[in-house]
Amino acid sequence: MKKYYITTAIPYASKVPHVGNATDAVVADAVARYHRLLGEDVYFLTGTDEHGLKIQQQAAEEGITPQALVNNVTGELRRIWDRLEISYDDFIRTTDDHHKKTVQTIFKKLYDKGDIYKGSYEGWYCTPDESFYTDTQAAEQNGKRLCPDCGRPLERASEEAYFFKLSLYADKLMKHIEQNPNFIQPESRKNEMVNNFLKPGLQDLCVTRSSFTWGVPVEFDTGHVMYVWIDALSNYITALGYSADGNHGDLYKKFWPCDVHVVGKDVVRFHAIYWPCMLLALGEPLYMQLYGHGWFSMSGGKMSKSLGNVLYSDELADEYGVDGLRYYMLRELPYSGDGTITRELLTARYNTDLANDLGNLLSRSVAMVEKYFGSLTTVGCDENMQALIKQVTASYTEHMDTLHVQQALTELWKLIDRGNKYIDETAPWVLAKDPDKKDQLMVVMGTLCHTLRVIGVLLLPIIPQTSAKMSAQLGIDHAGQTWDSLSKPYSMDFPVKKGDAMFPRLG
RNA sequence: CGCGGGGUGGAGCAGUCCGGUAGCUCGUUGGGCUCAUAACCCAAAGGUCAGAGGUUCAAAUCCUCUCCCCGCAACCA
Repeated sequence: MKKYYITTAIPYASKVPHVGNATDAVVADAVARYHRLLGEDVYFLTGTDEHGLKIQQQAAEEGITPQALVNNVTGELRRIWDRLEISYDDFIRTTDDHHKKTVQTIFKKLYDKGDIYKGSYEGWYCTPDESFYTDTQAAEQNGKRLCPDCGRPLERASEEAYFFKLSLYADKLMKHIEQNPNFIQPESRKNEMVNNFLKPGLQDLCVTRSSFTWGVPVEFDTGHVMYVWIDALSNYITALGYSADGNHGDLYKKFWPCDVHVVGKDVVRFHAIYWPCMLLALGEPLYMQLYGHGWFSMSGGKMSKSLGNVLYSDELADEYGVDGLRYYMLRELPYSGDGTITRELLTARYNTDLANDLGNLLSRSVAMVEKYFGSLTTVGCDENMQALIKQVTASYTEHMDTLHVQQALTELWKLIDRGNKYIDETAPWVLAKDPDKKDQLMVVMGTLCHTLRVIGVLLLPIIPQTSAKMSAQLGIDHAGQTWDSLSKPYSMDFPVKKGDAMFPRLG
């Protein structure tokens, strides 16, 4: 059986995520469900990044331990992910014992190999905040360097730290990127990485800190904890049971290398450069593909707390349903580039695509089957519709295979539109008045039921709850809605039954 | 000269690589239907494709320049 390993980036557990933070998870979930639908052996990993200065500071502010803080935030995040039907197989936390232990062995291995060395890190230091800032972060204003956080003056300072020799692997990585055009997607992101970072040359990466304590300790040098890079990025292999001594767990043997890392554009650099260099240093195969998706912004600009335009998944799921929200995100996020999310647009998509097109097609079809036949045994399907189903399924597959979920949905909706038009063309209510045309009417109804059943299968990765509701109304056993079933004709398992509107129109 | 993306009917987008009647969704207007969630179907109006110059028989599409918007810019989770 073909394996498929997919991951999301692990969000930083310092505060409750907004809807934009769920983009990774929703996109990756749709892709994971799609591959499961194809019958592949899928492993879908997500989790949280729980170390670092910010969490330590945040916890201090709230008067709780860092562990208590991340327990709260991760608990909340997981509840939201579950509500959004994110079908992860494992949820890793960087505070998991197993993860911490493995990360320490990874660090040690790289140190012993000489890829990590001790040096000193220099930057602008804010004494009260105990944090370092870079030249660009602490930009000069009126000849002074001020702390971007608290506004107090900064001092030039240095601390001992460990560095990872990124430069050792730059050429190899560059070659790999050239030889594997799909390694970093979309292409604009790849260009950004190559032009901005790889071509100018890589500096060694500072991988530890001694100015805070909330992190995985460096075993052999107390006083140093690992900075985010090695700790967070290695989650993709520690979760599978990677072992620095080569005695990997079964999951690792089976699923690594990763088929696709789904991440936001903000962390592409870390995944496109640091992470492959780490893998090269460890002597492990590189992941197959990195997909850096865009962000959802509000009509005005990007979501930010200070602008007060932040949208939360819970609110939106209350208003539009989980499937309404999932559908919107998957339908509106372009493959490359950013999307926009506002209540106006959500309402428009919901009403047009889900209520008018999909919901209404099911509703009118099922109503007619009930009204004209009570139950439907004989089944036929219009040839033209059959041909369109084939065509749409093919392009849907092509787009889903390449993570173009938006395009896959555009294709799928062609089938839904065609269904509505088909009803108009065949005018079943006219056929129903003529007893001689009963057979013809039955073919029309059969065509509609079959088409809807196919739509239900293709919607499984996108809006799973809706797909199940469709099965119930169409009188078919939902468990039978498999990829293989696409080639089979519609047949009823129990009576067709009109239910409540799946997507009641919003005002 | 830092890098990348973008400027196409009222709104949001596709088309630009490989030049040849400017396409989609929403909205607007008119018509049809009555199975359905005032939903569905048909038709129409509406764009000199940011601006200027060039190449060409022909440019949204290629070349040059200008203007405007956005993201990123190395230790920021």
